[in-house]
Amino acid sequence: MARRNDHSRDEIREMALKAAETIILEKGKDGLSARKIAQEIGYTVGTLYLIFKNLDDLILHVNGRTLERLYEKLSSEQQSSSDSKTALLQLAKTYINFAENESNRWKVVFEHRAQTDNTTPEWYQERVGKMFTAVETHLSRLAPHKSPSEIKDAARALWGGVHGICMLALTDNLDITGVESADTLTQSLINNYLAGFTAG
Amino acid sequence: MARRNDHSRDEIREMALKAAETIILEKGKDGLSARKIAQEIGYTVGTLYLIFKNLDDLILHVNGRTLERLYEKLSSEQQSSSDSKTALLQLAKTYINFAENESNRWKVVFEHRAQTDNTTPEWYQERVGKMFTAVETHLSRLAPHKSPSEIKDAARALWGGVHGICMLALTDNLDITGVESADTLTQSLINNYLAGFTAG
DNA sequence: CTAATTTATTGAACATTGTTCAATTAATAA
DNA sequence: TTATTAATTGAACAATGTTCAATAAATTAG
Repeated sequence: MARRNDHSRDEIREMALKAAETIILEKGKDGLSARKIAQEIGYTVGTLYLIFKNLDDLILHVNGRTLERLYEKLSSEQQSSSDSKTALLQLAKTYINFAENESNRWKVVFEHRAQTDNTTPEWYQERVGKMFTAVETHLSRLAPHKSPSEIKDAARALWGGVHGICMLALTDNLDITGVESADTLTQSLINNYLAGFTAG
Repeated sequence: MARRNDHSRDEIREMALKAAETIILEKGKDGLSARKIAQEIGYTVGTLYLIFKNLDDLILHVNGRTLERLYEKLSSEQQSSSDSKTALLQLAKTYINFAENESNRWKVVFEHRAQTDNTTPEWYQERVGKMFTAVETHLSRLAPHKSPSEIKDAARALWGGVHGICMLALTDNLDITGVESADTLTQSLINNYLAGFTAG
């Protein structure tokens, strides 16, 4: 039983998020419960509700951290290497690799329903937006003549596509065997898309 | 209170699935519960468990019907019209239109976790596979020189892409305003992809 | 037509869930 | 040492999925 002032609010917060991340990774969203998190960190349910509005709020923060972690991976890719096309292909591999390694965590990002007030907080939307920045960078290098809004749209079309293949593969909805198929298919998607995009 | 033999097993089954579909459409997956379905059809929870293994099983059948309904829509598209490229663009519009109209039902198809034994039944996998047939038909017309396995992969790459954009739009993860953006983005994805695919 | 048998349907019971908040207990101030 | 403050608890509530002995309606036998 934790004693008063054993941990600061922020420490408890961090412990709770870490515990939740572990549970989700191992058992998926259905394995998660407020009481399990509490038990894991040596506090009781009540304490969690002093720090998070509710369990949805807690999960939203877990998801925010998942996005952040993927962003780190994507943006730390060495830009130096060769051409932008290769870089984009590599970004997709990193993306898929991340989604596979942390598949339960990644799925929760999309399983989690919107808040009751139906608005995602601004800090979360920002992290979503950041997911496309690396893609935009390379696309604008490949097609310097395109306008910023064309680049923005293209990044969302292409990366939405990569995401779709990845998710279908994770959820076993591709009607195809093997997980490496996601890699092959995204490479094909990117190659063909770029052919049209850079020509147009 | 329903009396014995008021309805056959199949009738109760159909009533339960219809009720579940309505609840999901209106309130989403979280609004669904065994007791609500039972109350809606005038039976009690116990009866549902005589017909379905459990609630997951029931939802799996709802999802199967959702896939079937989309398949009907996609395959009834008049093939006669113009070229295959136009047909593919139209297929995407139908797909997105369906996903938006029945967004809660469509989301459940992907929110729903795999069974505990982790295997999706064969009848379900079949319906998943059918989602790609119309796409394959048009792709093979556009690129007659490609092998069947190339066509199969291309259909999954392209349609996975369409799906990704669609889902990101539905779940508000595109960092872009307006739902019509899904339409614009998929059209761009298809046009550019085909440019590369038919050339390569 | 009644009694015995079968079986469709019930609903109470159980464990578990999210969430709240008066009660408690430890730290701090007086 | 006592009084005050506030961090933490955990019992309580409503709702969930699931089970299965009990019930009651239909069917069959006598």
